Amino acid sequence: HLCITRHTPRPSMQSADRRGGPPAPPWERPTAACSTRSPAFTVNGMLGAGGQPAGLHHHGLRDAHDEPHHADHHPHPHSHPHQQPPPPPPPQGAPGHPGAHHDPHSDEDTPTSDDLEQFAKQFKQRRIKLGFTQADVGLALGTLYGNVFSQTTICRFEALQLSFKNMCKLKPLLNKWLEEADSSSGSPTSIDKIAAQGRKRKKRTSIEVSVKGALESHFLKCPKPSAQEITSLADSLQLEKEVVRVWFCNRRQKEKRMTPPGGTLPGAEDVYGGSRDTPPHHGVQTPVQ
DNA sequence: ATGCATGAGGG
DNA sequence: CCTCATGCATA
Repeated sequence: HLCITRHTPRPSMQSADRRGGPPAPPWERPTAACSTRSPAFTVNGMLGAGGQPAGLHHHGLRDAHDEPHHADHHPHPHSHPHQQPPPPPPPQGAPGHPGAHHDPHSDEDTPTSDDLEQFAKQFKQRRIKLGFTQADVGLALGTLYGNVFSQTTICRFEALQLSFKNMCKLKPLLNKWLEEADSSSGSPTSIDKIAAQGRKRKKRTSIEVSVKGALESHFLKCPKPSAQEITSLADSLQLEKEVVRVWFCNRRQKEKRMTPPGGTLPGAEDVYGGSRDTPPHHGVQTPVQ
């Protein structure tokens, strides 16, 4: 029945649609995940992603990230007060491909942070004008390609709350949806959900604000506590160790988003790799004002 | 819009 | 255990 309904409900803003009822297992495990394929050696980039990964997930490299000790200096007329994600990796290397190329507009090749920001904005605006909710888009992507995404992901994309790499990966997909959407080719494709596997999800533990503050403090001092530190910290805060561990993982991820939280104050470059690895990289930069 | 969680992939 | 991409459940 409904595949891509245009928002049946009122023209109001979005709302979380309730999974309506029937015995429809709400979870889907889109067996897809993939990311970069082909073992490229370049830093990262190649997000052509035209092909679809539906099917097996594979993924290629883990982070090979950034880390340019930004050597930026020049009086730059920045448009906005923004920040930087990792360095726009210029891949390009199609062997045997003559150039060709294209407008500096749509997608193709690695976009810059500004490109992404602009795209996200435009995307959101169009989406709303067309009367779609974030959830609608996520579902549509599934029918359009094969990857379904949740409202959460679309929301984070629009808010630039994903990692640079992740943003790049999603942009082409959303861009395509945009084209489809306004060209209104209403041929809804069928979606099939692969049902899920039942796994019990742990109830979300709510951490008290005061406790969160304590965690934040520790994070500033040491973003990567050892297992033992986590254990004792958990003990002192009366939280499960796992909860604390996950909290740190999530906190670190936040730092890597395009729109970082708080802000790394100047002068306080993070000093990761306290005792263990010495990651030659990590890119968090400019403090937010 | 977000907080905590799961899982694949890699050590 | 970590990182990353994602998302259920909530706020």
